[in-house]
Amino acid sequence: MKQNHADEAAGLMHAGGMRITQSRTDILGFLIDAGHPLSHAEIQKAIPGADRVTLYRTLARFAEKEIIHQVAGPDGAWRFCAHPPDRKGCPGNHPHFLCTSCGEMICLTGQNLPRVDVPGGFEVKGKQFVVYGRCPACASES
Amino acid sequence: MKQNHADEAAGLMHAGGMRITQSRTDILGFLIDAGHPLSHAEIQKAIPGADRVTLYRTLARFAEKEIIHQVAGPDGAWRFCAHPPDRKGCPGNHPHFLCTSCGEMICLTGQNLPRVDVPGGFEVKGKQFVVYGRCPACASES
DNA sequence: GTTTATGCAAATTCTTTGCAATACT
DNA sequence: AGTATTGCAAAGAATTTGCATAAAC
Repeated sequence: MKQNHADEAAGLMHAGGMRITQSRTDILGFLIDAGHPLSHAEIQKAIPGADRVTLYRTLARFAEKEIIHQVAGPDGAWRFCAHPPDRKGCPGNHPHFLCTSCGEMICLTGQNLPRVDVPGGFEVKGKQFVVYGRCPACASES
Repeated sequence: MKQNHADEAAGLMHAGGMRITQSRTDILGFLIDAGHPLSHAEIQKAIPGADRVTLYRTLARFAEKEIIHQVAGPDGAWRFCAHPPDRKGCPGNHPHFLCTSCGEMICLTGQNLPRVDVPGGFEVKGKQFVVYGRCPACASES
């Protein structure tokens, strides 16, 4: 991972009032590096050293501190997305695309989520919009 | 369940080229009856006679035949929604609301999903828009 | 009568919990 | 030094598979 990403990771963890450890730096740095939402399995595969349990706990803790956000894909699997200051509100403010073939998810930045009208009495806390299909790489394969 | 829903269920199964059995009629009839997406757990609780495994297989088969559709909520759990002819394209054509307190999901019919611009080369097959928060019943409780 | 679906048992996989050892501040 | 985090083991859920029995066509 790039050094600035490790630094950025450390800064975010510090701001969240959590200890800066090796695994956390690895995981968060990797997520920032990737720049798009990744599943638990993808992260685990990419960071062989990380213990499965630690990864569960670390991701939950990051999410709790709102250092990362999670998006549930139409495939039922969570994706975790680092949330650096310059992309504030990542999952809540733009749609995502999930490739049902390779499983990769990308952020469709540059467009906002539309307003949704809910019946009276409903309290809206957030929204997720996931578009799915095939990414260019997978579409050109078949 | 209402008789007409059992009949409608039978018709859908027949059209899908699958055998009309008791459990299938119970499950599909119940989903049509409910009129909104339900999780595996909710269906199981509502139909005590149904075997867990049969339910998994039945839902998968219905989904395969596109008799029902599934929506993944921001809570990571699938909801299954019957898809009667008069509500064609159910999950793909309107947003859903998930109450993060009681877990109930409802269809926000009457509004369409917006177009999403995807970069060139992406093939869009469908989309899911889930809004979450609290339903009126849960919001008034706290 | 032939084929498909069910229901039980058991195997997998996914996720969470407990706790002693370790690392951070 | 004191406290939060890790890593392992093991518990608990969720999901899938195999196969003999039963039900549909």
